[in-house]
Amino acid sequence: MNTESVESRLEPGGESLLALQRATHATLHVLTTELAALKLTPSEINALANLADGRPRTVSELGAAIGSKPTTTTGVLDRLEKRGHLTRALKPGDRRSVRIELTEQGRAAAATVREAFAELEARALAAVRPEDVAGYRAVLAALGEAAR
Amino acid sequence: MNTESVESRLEPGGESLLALQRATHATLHVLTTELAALKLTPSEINALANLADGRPRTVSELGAAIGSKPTTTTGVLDRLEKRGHLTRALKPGDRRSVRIELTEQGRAAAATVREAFAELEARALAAVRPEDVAGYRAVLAALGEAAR
DNA sequence: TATGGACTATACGGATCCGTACTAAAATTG
DNA sequence: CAATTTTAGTACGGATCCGTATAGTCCATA
Repeated sequence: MNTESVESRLEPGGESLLALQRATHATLHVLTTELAALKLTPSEINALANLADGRPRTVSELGAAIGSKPTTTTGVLDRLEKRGHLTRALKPGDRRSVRIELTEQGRAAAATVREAFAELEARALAAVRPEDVAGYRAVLAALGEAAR
Repeated sequence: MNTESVESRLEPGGESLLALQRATHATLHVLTTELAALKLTPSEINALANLADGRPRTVSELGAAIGSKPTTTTGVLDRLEKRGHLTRALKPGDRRSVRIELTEQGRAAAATVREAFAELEARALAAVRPEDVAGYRAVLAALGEAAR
């Protein structure tokens, strides 16, 4: 309640979120063109980046990580599986779940993706102070917390 | 060259970008469901949020702001125009450009969107320190700078 | 061990996104 | 001022995204 006090004349409101959207689109676009040789869509890049650590995951886990609905995640996995980047298998303990694991080829692609991520990130973070990065992480965590 | 030195055991690399993606999806999803009554897609919400200040813009300007390609932006504007949220007119000085302006109804919808943005933002930022927010903005600016 | 409820993933279809190709208008060049 | 180049926006088609509906599996309860 009391909206007016929130929107002071200094702060139009929502600017932080608008900046968030812009930065996401800009970085994802750059990575897509930078990784054009791999012929991956932004979602696929995102999926590989998350799987890069080699730990197997279920569809739900990956979907939550890349911020896609289960139906979307299935489609992304379909394409990555068809290209030989990963395998799907029933999870031993729970036959409802599917265990997603990178193939050798998938690990190579994921490593390339991960390197591009790290490179862009390093290039950007070199220009700011460590305490700014800490603040950045704190705000992202708070946004994630507030969005539920 | 020399991949090993980049991926130190402490920092997997790219974590900041992965967190960025997650936060963007999470917040946009929450706003979409919160504004379900307006029947708007994420892109349309983003467009209205950017136009909310009432300042007319061209298609390119808006596209850059919401991080969409020109062809995508045209489609978004088609839908918003059809619903009476905005008008398209030739720009006086440059007849290649199109001047986009919110209608009365569009301004009302944009105000609602903007309020939802501000509310979510305020809820999240209340949990962090002001200097964290400053760092957040600094990092986003640096990411935008590095992505070009 | 049945039965009902919750959870995991997918098939399907409609809406959205964007690359290619195009038209029109402005800016530049000679 | 004509020819060329650059820029703004759009039409079209294919790929992607995701809501609804569905099949299979686990779990709790009696």
